[in-house]
Amino acid sequence: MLSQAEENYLKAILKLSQKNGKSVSTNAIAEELYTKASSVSDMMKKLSEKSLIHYVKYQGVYLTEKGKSLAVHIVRKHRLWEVFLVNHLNFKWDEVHDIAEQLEHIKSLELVNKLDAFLNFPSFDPHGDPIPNEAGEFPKTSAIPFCELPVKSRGKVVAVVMDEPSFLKYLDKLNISIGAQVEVIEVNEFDDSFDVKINDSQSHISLDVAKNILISLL
Amino acid sequence: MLSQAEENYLKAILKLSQKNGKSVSTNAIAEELYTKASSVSDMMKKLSEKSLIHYVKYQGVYLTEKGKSLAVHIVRKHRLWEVFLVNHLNFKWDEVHDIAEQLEHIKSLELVNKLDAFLNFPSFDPHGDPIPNEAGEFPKTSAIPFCELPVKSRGKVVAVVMDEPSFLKYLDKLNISIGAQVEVIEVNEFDDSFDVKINDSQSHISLDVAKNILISLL
DNA sequence: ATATAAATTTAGACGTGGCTAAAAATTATT
DNA sequence: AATAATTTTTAGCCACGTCTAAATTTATAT
Repeated sequence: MLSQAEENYLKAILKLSQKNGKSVSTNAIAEELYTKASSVSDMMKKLSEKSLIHYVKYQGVYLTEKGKSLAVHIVRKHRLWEVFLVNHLNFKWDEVHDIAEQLEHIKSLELVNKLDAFLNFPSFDPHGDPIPNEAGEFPKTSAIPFCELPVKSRGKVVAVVMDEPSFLKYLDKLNISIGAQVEVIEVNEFDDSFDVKINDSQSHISLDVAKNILISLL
Repeated sequence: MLSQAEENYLKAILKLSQKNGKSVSTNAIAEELYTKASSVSDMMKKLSEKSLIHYVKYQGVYLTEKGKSLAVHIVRKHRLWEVFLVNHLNFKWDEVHDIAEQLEHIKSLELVNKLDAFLNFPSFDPHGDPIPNEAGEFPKTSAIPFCELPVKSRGKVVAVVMDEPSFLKYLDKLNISIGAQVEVIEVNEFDDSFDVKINDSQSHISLDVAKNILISLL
């Protein structure tokens, strides 16, 4: 049985290895978990002994099949609970992260699968992030960052990359939500900002914002 | 912020003081939590420093107002989650205890109250146990143990006292559920058992079972 | 009332998961 | 290739929550 700390480390390693390359550095994990590199080193030994990661001193780590499967299952739980919180308990999409961080550690396979069924086997969470199924498979999506959407082509918002509440609230203000129709009207080279259309009304977003919104072409 | 261990101690003290007298002994707590008296002593010091219990060495403990309020809130969470698990996720009443033991430690006032609203502010959990409201007040009920139901008077099952899965499954076998109509036909003095009617069909239960079923007179 | 039994507390230990400071290995720089 | 800078690990410490064994207090019985 894994402790919450161990689970959080696995999740962090999965997240970092999905973003960057396969091998994850001690420092990167420490930063992700707001802890110290020395603490990470200690934990790497333990996870390695449990065959959840491959660990070579000074060379970074990556998940074993077993470790990856466990990490994916934690992500699954996190995202399913987020769907529950937003769709059934009327939380806003910027309010659910911390609660889901707690709920993801509840241990009961039965519970996860019954929750999944109750929610109608959703494929994406309220932020558009893919929810792995019971077998650990992610739904596949073809999405590009908003900032790479060609001028004049239309797209649909399918996901956001960050889930910081402040960013999500800002998107609310801009009327940008999952499913919104968007189009780039013009790129402003001098400050890397975009003139855009959100659901037919004109707006303006910065590169930083555009980078964190995923679009599917229409 | 309380740890899960601290919360479990508060809950145990509340439970024991509701059952027996006000002051709860170290040994009783140890037994309730399947731990050792020495561990309890250590924890009593800590809870006492936090003003959650009144503690005089060798004299037992009882909850302060603050401690009681926290303990009641944990019970509230536990029972609300049980309602969710049974009514919405289709768990059986004998399957929910261990999961609710985990869920009761999720920290978010907002979550509890939204869950409460989602469930329509239930007054009793699937075992018939009263659910305190947000203010910590329990719904009042007048129920008596089945074994004290006078012969020939009819009653309705409103709660069970134990929630061990084996006991609950046995009740399922006997067709005894919350709301069932019951009547004592005859008391068998020699083995303290009862000939009873459950929803109009005749049955037979032991004193041990009868003690753990609460009845409201019709 | 005093000896014995039972309950409770203290002392000292352990595992987990965190920290700081120092040492060691790796990577970058000149 | 040698030195400097960075990254990572080790060593030693701390708080939490648990335990066993020993000491202490309270309750019980003769």
